[in-house]
Amino acid sequence: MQILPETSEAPELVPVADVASIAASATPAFSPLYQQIKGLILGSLRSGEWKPGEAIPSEIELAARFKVSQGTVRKAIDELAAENLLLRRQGKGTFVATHAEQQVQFRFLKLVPDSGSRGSEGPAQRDIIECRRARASADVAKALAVRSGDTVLQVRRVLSFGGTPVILEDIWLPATTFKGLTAERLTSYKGPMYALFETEFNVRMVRAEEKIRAIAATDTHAKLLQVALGTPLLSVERLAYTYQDEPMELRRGYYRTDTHHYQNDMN
Amino acid sequence: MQILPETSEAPELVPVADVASIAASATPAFSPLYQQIKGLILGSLRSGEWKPGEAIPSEIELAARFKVSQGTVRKAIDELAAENLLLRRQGKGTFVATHAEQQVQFRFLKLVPDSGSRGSEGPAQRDIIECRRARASADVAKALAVRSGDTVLQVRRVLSFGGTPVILEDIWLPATTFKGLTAERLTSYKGPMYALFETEFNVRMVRAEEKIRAIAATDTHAKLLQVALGTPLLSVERLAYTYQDEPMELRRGYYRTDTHHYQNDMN
DNA sequence: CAGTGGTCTAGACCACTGG
DNA sequence: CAGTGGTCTAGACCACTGC
Repeated sequence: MQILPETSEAPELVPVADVASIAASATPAFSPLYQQIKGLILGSLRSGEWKPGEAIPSEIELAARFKVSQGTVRKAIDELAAENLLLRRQGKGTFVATHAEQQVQFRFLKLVPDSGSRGSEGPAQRDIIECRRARASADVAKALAVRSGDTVLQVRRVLSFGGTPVILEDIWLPATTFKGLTAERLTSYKGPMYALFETEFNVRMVRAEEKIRAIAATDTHAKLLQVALGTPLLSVERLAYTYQDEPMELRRGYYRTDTHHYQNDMN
Repeated sequence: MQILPETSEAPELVPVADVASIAASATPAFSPLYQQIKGLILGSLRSGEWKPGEAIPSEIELAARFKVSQGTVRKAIDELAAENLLLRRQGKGTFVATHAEQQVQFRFLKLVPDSGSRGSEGPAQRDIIECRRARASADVAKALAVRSGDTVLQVRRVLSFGGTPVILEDIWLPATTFKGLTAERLTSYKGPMYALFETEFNVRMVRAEEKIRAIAATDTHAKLLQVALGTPLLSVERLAYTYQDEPMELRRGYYRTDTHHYQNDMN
């Protein structure tokens, strides 16, 4: 036995694979040590032990805490960094990723101006049209994994660039998690909405799926986006997830694509 | 000095960073060994030393060839595998990725049926409308990095699912690289077009950028996709690159989104 | 069984950051 | 200068594949 370093919890890590377990099961479900470490780090992220923007303990500290080598911790962190959950900065440390950083600002907004990159047009003007409590319809409830009829917050906003409205968004959030969110708060907050979610509601969006279609502008679209009825628009339905594949936001966006386009880079 | 193993070229690999180089330049442009190894492997892929679908030498062999440790080769291969250029298979070896495999079949086609996953609708029917030689217009030439007026191959085809036309595509290819491509060859080939490019023209598509807009169907769109004039369609302009960021294909797709949608997953 | 990639370790040294 | 992440090595052992 050894003397335990500082905090003394370390739930018996074993490279799950011995004769017994292999004999017992057809699929031994072998899990490498670094995957278990990754799970433990994920747990700490999820529980809020380390908050977005903060530094996590150094590799050496984590290696001591989990009683594995630095290389094993390193591989776990490598994967979490590749998934954009952590951010490594040489010489400084490893940090919990946040939507408040300039670099990762538009990770989920793929609409860019046709000429020039983002920012060439100045910051977006954001107008909250409404923010109200409502009952989840069947499809909204299904997407958010809540019961049909449960209370949800519904936000409608318009984003404009250079004075021209380009994006209309309807956003649905589970009311229990986002209790206290108001139009005023949304309006006064400077910075990405997902950054506000992190600081005010302890919700970090980690992953998103988008389904894109072409539709014709309805009366509502036409009025709010200042286009003719029937104008083709991009319909972008986004489902955003927090840690643990938990759906936390449904967002239906309607994009004008006369001066902007949806940019998707595939590697 | 050591005795060289088998083939005896290994162009002096050095972890570029000594006192002299640091003193000489403000940006020493330090390049880790594994990055140099990665570059050498990339060179062999590009030159065709190992072809799509083939196995590359084992990590131990490569380590001997480059006179570095297995771990260093491993890190280089890891990155190439992450970029989908190589495919690791435990117990078997490391293989050059190919568009002919089932797993990576639809890496660049993000249109999926609204309900059910891909394949639930059976294979696509592919009709080549035309395949002809033409002069590159200004925008096509710019995209493909050829001179305006250079000869390009232009292909138009329609993809149908369950008898319904869903995708209309116009494709432009530099004629010099794709000499001999005909409508007959495209029609007779079973499998992804990019797989044909690999086997017949030694061109492997590695990366692609797509710009997506919503447009109204023109006469041509309406006729070929069997929709009403003015129907909103997804316009998908794809620029596909081979190794070394060389643009090799421009593709303008027009997607019906009444039964399908463009699916984009962001991690 | 040999050969492949995958994991884990321990240690040395380098590059970068900030006090 | 100390502390962080980043690179590189050498060696041991494990899991998977196919003969």
